Amino acid sequence: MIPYKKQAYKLLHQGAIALAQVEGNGIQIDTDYLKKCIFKTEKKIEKLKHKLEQGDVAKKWKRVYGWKTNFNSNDQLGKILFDHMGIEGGVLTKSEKQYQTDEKSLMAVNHPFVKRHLQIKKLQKALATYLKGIQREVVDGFLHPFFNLHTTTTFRSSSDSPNFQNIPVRDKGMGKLIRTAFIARPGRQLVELDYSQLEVCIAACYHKDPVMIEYISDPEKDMHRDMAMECYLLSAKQVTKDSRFYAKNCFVFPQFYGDWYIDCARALWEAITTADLKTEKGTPLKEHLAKQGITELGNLDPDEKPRKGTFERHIQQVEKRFWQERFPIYDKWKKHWYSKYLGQGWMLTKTGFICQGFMKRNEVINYPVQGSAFHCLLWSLVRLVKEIKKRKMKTLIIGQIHDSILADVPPEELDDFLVLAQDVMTTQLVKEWDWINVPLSIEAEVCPVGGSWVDKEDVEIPK
DNA sequence: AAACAGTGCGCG
DNA sequence: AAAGCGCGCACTGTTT
Repeated sequence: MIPYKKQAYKLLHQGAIALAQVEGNGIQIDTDYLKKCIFKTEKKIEKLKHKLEQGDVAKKWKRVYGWKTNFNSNDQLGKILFDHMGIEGGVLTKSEKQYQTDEKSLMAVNHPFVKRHLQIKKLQKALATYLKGIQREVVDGFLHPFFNLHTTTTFRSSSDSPNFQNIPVRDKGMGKLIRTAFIARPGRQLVELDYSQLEVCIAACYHKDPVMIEYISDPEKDMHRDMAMECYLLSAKQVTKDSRFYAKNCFVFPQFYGDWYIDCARALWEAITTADLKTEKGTPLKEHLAKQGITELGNLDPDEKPRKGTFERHIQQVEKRFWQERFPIYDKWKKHWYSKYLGQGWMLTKTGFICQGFMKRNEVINYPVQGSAFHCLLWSLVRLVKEIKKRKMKTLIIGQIHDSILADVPPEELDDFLVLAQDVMTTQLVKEWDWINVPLSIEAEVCPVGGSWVDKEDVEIPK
């Protein structure tokens, strides 16, 4: 992909300058905490490793591998579990060179040794990639991650040394361990501004599906709740926060990215057990589905027509209705956009970039959306950096994560900054780019003075 | 010693 | 016919 329109070139040029300033500003790190945390985590890992090595499985492992024994080796782990211990259900990786030993596969093994092994692996990830990775890059108490505009195929950004765009947050324990190290400058506070469902909005700018635009524009409507109702056969009242969450992440988003019913059905079905999904009155969803004639998952065999009464068949029908009845215009756009690419071998994004070369169908559908969504953030960041300078504010932009901005703000500037950011990111941006045909909105999170990045809390943006 | 492929895992 | 997109980083094990 190369910048094509003059506007596209200009955006990257100004973006590079603004991001260089962001890099220069840097993020303050609580180096004392970091040091102590590394020490503690190392001790914890040592203890767990010691316990692990006492057990029978470890002894067997040492007998088999002798001096080559390496408890970090996934290849060895797989062979010990599935070949030497005879545990059933080992699955080979795509290249068939070793067994799959990712967290999900191993959870299915359900063995105390494996549980401890996973726990150690998680802590080692936290220690090696994050705690030590951050410490290695700190200079005079500040971290200066790079933000690149020249590395990705979609013309999103990337970040490295360290990567600021994948700091743990979903796992609460891990999030706390790492994010406690990220602090604001003395007497100031961290502020994070996120676009709400930016990629969904930008996709709508391409396909212009009126039903989707309605979902985005009407705060009363809720796409993920509606799909939870369909996937799990619930009434609006019966949908819980959890069932909505899994409908969103196992069906809606995967469908937007080009997934298909087989994998969606598997994920939705597994979620019922692993997340203990129930109706609002507490009926387990498997029981609830059984009452409506769905008693099993099905074989999930692509070459086989799904049988009646299987969840697989149900989701196949949900998928069909999703594209043919709920979002037919979106569906048509996908087909048209792809066939246009097949005809000419390239495509032009809303932000003026050309994507060219060999691309798979799902890539053709996704690249323009992903790129343009990030360009909304980049344009806003450029404008914000300029406005802050013009107004002689002390606020500093210190990072960016695809659809969000992190700033280090003095409390006396907080309200002004929130108002300014909202104006730039929603009103000014939409004014600048007339192809944006849906309202954009942002959410703000603020950390207390003296707190750290873990302590962020939602705040209302003043009018 | 350096480079490479493969696997896994963190984020949007 | 294919079957979810984009990244960076650590680590194993092999090849150069």
